[in-house]
Amino acid sequence: MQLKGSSNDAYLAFVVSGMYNQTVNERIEIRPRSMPYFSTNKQKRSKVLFELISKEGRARRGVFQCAHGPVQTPVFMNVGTQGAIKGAVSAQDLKEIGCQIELSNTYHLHLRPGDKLIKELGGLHQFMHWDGPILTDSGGFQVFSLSGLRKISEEGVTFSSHIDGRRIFMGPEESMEIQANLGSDIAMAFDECVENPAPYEYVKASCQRTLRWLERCKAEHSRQRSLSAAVNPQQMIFGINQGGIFPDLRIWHMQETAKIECDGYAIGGLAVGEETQVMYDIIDAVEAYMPVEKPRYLMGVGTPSNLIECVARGIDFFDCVLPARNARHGKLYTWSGFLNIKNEIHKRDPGPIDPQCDCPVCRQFSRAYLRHLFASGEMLAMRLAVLHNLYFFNALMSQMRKALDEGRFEEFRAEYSQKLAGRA
RNA sequence: GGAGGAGUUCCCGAGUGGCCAAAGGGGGCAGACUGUAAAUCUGUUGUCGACGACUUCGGUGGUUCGAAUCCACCCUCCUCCA
Repeated sequence: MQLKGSSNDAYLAFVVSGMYNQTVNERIEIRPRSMPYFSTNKQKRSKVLFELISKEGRARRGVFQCAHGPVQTPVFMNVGTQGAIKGAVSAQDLKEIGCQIELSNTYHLHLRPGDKLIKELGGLHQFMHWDGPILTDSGGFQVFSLSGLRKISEEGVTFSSHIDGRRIFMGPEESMEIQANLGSDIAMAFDECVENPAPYEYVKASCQRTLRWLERCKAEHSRQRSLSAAVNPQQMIFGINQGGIFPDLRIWHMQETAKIECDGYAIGGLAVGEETQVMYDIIDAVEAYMPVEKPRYLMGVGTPSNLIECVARGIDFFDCVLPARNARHGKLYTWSGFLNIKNEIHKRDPGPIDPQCDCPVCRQFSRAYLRHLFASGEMLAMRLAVLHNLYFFNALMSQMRKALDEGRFEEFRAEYSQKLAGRA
């Protein structure tokens, strides 16, 4: 197991070796509920949850304790919406590509196979055979992405299922109950991810409603956690900041959200159409109002240079479908930019995707072979491409953590922020 | 040897006198994608000194103001009969 700059991720190697030693018959929770990772004592717990190890400028290096293990931050969460990373990547593969924490989706898993079924089968960890931390998104993004299929009210959102058209209702309570059934380590509050641009008055009213929803989420979250049948009694909850591209709304909403005690706080509703600089400006505005002692999660972001720029702005958690989706479409990331492996230029190239990459794909396969697999429509093409891209994103974060540990993050940022935005 | 059918741009295949550089599909080439309704979507695919010009629909010649489309001959392929 080789992780670029993995000296600070020794625990990963440990987890991976444990994973390899597992046999099919041992398909059980690796960390039983009876052996919590941290103390359940409430006071003690709130202190140890997020440890800020160091800072460089606004960039933060930390460790976040989840029920299924620690997460070294800043971190990129690998997205497996329906309990699987698209592109035929299993939880076992995630270990090999350096994934620390996986993200799945409330709305999608509720629709299929159903959260109650997953609870019946022992929770999402057991279901997908992933023993590391899981964050579940609340369905708030689907309020945005399925805009043609839903109706919002104070109570919640009525969706027309994108699968069969049947009407389903999801409000704060429903979302929290589903996430409790899934048993994720981190549950996200149910919010409305507002499109950009949207009228000021609409965004304001939406933010006020999202605040009311957060109160309801908190209440239901506590209730679910205390149930004797709770899948994960240590599940945490993150609140979400909204406010479109209006700094004053963003700041006001962040201040109000921070008043509601959560285990972490997220910035949502960005990278949904606005200019990149606008996104950075919003983060600059909001960051100052985010509790220092809690992890910050920038939802749905982003490109490699976005990640570097946002770590520089004090963000700890990220997630994005981009590396996986782009991989499936042939766009691969390298330490000198990106390339489209389907392009003719790679037709007879015997070299790896990226000579600087230690991933299993770069160690074994040529660009020419990858291009051939894409041209032939082989599913191995997607699998290898996704493995590479996710490895790259995880390695990028690992490199940033290393740079932070060594006090040379700004140096790293100067070298790579622009470089990674360009073509290989 | 006789009878019938067919040859269209990289491939398959529409088109049977002007609105045809020629539908559609495939393939090729390129682009997009940011809490995943995405193995999706978009553009492009004769040449050039490019809002125009030139060359193209098996070949040659002809009819016509005008031909991928009509006529003659030739070439190639397919089917059936000897």
